[in-house]
Amino acid sequence: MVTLKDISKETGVSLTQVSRALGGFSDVNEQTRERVREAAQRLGYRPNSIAKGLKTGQTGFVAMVIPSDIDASGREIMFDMVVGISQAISRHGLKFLLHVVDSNADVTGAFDELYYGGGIDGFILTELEEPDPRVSYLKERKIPFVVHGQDAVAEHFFVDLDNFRVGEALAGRLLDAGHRRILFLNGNDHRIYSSTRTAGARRALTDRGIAPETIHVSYGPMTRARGREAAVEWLRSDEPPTAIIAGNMMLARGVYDAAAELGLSIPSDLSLVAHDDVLIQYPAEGFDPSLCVTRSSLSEAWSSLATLMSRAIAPESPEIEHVLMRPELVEGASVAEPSGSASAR
Amino acid sequence: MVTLKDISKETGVSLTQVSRALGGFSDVNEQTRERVREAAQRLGYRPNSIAKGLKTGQTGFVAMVIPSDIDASGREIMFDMVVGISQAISRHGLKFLLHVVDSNADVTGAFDELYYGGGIDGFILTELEEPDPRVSYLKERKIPFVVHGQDAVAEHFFVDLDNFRVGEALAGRLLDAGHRRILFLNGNDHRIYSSTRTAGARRALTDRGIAPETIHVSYGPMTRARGREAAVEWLRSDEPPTAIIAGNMMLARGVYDAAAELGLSIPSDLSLVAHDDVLIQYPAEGFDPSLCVTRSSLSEAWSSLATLMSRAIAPESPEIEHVLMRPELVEGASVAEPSGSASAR
DNA sequence: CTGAAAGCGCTTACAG
DNA sequence: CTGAAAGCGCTTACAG
Repeated sequence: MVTLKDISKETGVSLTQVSRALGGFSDVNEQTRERVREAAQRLGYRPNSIAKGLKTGQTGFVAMVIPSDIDASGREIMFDMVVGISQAISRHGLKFLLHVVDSNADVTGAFDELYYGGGIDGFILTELEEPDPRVSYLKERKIPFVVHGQDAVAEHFFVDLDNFRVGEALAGRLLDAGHRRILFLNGNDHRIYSSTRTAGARRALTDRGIAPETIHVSYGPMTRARGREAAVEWLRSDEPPTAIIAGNMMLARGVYDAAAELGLSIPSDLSLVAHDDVLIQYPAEGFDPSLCVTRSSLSEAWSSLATLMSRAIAPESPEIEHVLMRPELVEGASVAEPSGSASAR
Repeated sequence: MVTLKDISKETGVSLTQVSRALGGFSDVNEQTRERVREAAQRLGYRPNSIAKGLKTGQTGFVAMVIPSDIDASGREIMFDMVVGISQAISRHGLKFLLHVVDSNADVTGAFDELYYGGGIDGFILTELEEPDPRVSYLKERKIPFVVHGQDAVAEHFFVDLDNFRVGEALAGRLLDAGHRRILFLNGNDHRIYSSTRTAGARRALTDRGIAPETIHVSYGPMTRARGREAAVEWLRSDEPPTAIIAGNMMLARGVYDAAAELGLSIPSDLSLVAHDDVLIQYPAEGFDPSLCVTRSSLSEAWSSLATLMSRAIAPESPEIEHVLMRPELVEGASVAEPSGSASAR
């Protein structure tokens, strides 16, 4: 293992100057810096982040703590999250650590252990609930953390999709096309983003002076299976919806399945809009007819998350920052006017 | 942050003795040790593993490096692996780090960075290919690593299921029931475990003096969808199999789907055996009729992996160890004699 | 059984 | 622009 001392010996430059030369400090003679750099390169020097961590209190490790007992639908999305976050974190020169605990109850204990004893600089929280005990725990102890998602107070670093706008835009798109019986396949009801999207959809209604019952909101897991089942159930009811809002691309897939099953064609018999997180496995391109969506890339969200994280762990307890990502409305061929008694209730 | 120095001041015991008392060394007066322990507890002391790491060269961090471009079927299993491994590692007092790189090519670079500069003690490798460049890379540099799975040479720490026995036992079970037209739904053909299982099945044949064509091996992803499709295809062919071997529970599910679709009943029309990794999402209990399986818990494999890892990173470059897990044959109601011309070719 | 001392590899005031 | 020195929190010979 090559150390600064080795480079110092090799070049005859003092340890102090070697450190400063490599650290990019301005008060080093350019010639000295070059000699040091060359030697570092030649010897294959790699800075020891452990030693640096001991001295500065910053190791560059950030962690995410998850319980092992996540349900099946959570698992599917969780891996994508982990991969996306890990990549984004690496690109910011930090290192990402995934730590699994046996149950939800052990999460806060793991925070303590990793932060005070494990050289972890800060934590990433996702899938926030309200109220979330993790948030208050970390806040009390002034342990740096960044959240994907938000809660009502949100006095902390967070990145989130503007879910209100998502609900508003998707509902608005259908209402403006003339639909007055709409089914909204939303996420689980204890998730904050679900209620925020519902609120956005409600706003679209009140802005247009349309009755609240126009949109029926159904909460549940955002899977293809549920999309199909819920769509079939409602489309077979006495007053079937003329349009559906799907919370993500998996639900939208399920709705296409249901339409095929019931012999309904999109958009003439049924209009559909959805939100697209731009996940590789569920590309928007796969839909025929093309799907009208609000779009916001999750991987961009991870990138923002990493940026905020590097700010959050800065030594001089920094100003809290937020990023609210605005979805883009992308037109598609999946929306038409309601057939028949279109504009009627 | 509470340090040994604080405890030393609090108790009047020297720093050296405080360290030794907490470290569990025998040459410390029991009374002294108690006083130190009590103070540590009271002050909320947490050993700083960064400092310890700098001194001893051991941080207790072990890492797994994965490329971000894993395919869909790989993702599904990968998350379970990560969770299982992470848990097992934690239970051994080590800390697990998942590091994602953009492509396969970056994996070895990440090894260097994490080992020489990042305070990582060792690596976990899974999903081995043959030959696997990661193995030679780590071996050359004498970087500690432990493998789940094995290759032909295997001059390194590894844990693996005895896949030869799996193939042998499953094929043997069906052959002994009288089946002579067997379809083996195996894993991807570039995986070592797939070919090892095939070899085991071949051995079952030769041991009984039965012709090799008796078992047809089909390679592919081990998903429910493929299980269904492949089973339907073969069951509809001119000479349909009277029994099927499924490489895992997902494939077995698919075969049950296929049987239901074709109106075949298990075991009277079709016998089925499978290998069960004891994954929570794919429980063996869900099958009706109950499934005859070879069983070996993956979580036990992770536990062994963690044990080996703690040995592999020991300072005095230790003896290489292997664990080959023996599957258990669990009977079920999914196997019967072939109907009609049972014992004929 | 105990404690003073050196040192892991780095950073950073401080004094030239 | 440069270098000697202290110190981050721990471990571990070494000498009592």
